[in-house]
Amino acid sequence: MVSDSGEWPTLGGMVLNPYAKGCPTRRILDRIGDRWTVLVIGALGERTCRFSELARRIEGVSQKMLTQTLRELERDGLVTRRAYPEVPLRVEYSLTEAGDSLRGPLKALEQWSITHLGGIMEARAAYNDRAGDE
Amino acid sequence: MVSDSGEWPTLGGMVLNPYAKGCPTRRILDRIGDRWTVLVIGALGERTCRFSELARRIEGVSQKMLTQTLRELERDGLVTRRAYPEVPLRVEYSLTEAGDSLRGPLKALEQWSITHLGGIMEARAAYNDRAGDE
DNA sequence: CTGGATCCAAATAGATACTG
DNA sequence: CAGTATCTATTTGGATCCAG
Repeated sequence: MVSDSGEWPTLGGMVLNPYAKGCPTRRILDRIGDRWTVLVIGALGERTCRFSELARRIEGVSQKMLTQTLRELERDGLVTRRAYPEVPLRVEYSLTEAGDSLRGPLKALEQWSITHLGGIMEARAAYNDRAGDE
Repeated sequence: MVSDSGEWPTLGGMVLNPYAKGCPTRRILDRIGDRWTVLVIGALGERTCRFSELARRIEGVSQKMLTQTLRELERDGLVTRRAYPEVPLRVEYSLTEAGDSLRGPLKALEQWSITHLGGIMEARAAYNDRAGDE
């Protein structure tokens, strides 16, 4: 692909070539690529969670980032937000069908990371050694 | 997982729990998640490319970002750099075996994006409409 | 408890100029 | 051609304070 001229999938006449500048698939990939989305999807994949539970489970996420990530996922139809007007307030998040369908690909990526982590760390060490030489 | 207490894969005694703060798999995922890595891997997956060819094919990437992405991939052992001391200089990049093994998972993600793009764009429109209401 | 709003520090990306 | 170096604009993220 890339420049195999014109064999890209289309959506309503629009060509979806990720290598092209304004392509919507790029924005999707960008979104997936942020630090927290993957972890939120992973956590919600196990079960519905309320806000504070997510914050606890995903170590290091700030309230701001968690809120922001959840809003974006909600906006994209990957996560459902349900608020219970109790006191104190309770809000539960869960994956939509589309959100759930993303788990497989993400899991594959996570699996890849785990499998190749050792090799990557060795490669880095070797690279740094070489840099030290010259 | 997440907090299913202790069923994470390990590497040399180190527990690989992506939800934990300092976990190496997080850094790997972070790297993969940047804007250009996915596109560079995709482009090199087709065939070996020289620098300028990559720059042309990946629309919108600056020279700086392309260089930086390639260095990181090289450092991690996912891409091989081969320089031919000609004039003008020629440098060719290709995927290593590890780099090639990443194509599958990334392709799955790209496929997911294409499949769900329509739904996501509808969800966004609906979300914005709702925001307009209240 | 769940988040919105704000301020500020830090990381990141683009543009530009220059080199082997 | 294939970068490096530098400067700046933009984005991002964390901390904090406040409110339903």
